[in-house]
Amino acid sequence: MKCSMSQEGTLLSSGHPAETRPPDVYSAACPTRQLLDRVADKWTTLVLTLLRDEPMRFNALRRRVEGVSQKMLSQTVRQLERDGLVTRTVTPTVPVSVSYALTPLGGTLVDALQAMIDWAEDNMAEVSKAQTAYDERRLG
Amino acid sequence: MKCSMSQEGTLLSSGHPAETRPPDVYSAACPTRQLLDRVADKWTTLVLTLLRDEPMRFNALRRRVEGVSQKMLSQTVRQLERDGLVTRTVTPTVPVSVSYALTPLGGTLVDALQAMIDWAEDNMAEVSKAQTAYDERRLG
DNA sequence: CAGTATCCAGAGTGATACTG
DNA sequence: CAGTATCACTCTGGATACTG
Repeated sequence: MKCSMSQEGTLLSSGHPAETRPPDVYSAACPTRQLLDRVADKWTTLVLTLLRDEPMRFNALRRRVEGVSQKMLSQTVRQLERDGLVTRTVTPTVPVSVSYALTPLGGTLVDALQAMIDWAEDNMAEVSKAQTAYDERRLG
Repeated sequence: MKCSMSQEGTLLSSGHPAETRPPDVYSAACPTRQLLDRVADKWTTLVLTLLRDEPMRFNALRRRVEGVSQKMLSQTVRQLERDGLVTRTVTPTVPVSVSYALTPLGGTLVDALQAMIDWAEDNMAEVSKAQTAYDERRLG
């Protein structure tokens, strides 16, 4: 995929006026990059992978995603709904209940994200070892 | 590595009981979650995928990753080196030159990240459509 | 060239209180 | 239950200047 824009120039430092480069993911204004920023969000990843298994209600998500605030979860699910990645279903029970579920589009994204999580689970130990080695080299 | 998937009973919002129970990815204190946070970082993703193709020098990366500041790039590559994902090679030329390259461990991570980028490139259009539809539903 | 140090504006986030 | 609104605060991250 190719983005066809040139850079905005507004956010660049003074010394380098806009240069013409093949525009791709690494360009700031590319929509793909914007999407990547969103997708790489911490809560987004966790919420989406939770919903892979089953639809969940708001407070169920909140309990499961430890450390998320009401505000951030609310923000996250609204964003996901806007992006067409999850559906929001309101059931008019006595206290209203709201359920969130993956859309097919969201499902395809979860697969990519899961690869990332799997990597983290598989390689955490090795990374920790590298960190320790690095720190000892610096301090010792 | 897999953190235990036990459901946490006590969810104190303010505390950081890092050493009590082994939680899963969705728990705040799990090392896997910490790693995921790092990996999901914006610049990390871009730098790592750039290095997949070839080793690059500092300013080459800087030019390529549009919008990154010197400070953030410096921070990012140092972190990546500490995590054992990239190597930092100093060549004592006249002005010193520093080259960064992926380690084998870093290479395995890039594959997972690339899946995420591919998804973004493939589905950007559909997401944009969903966003527009959502916004029109709200305003119209 | 490849950084480090400093300053500081503002986005992101949590706590709290309130609503349907 | 499922949010929204408001405020206070942290902490990222950009701009700038300096160093080896």
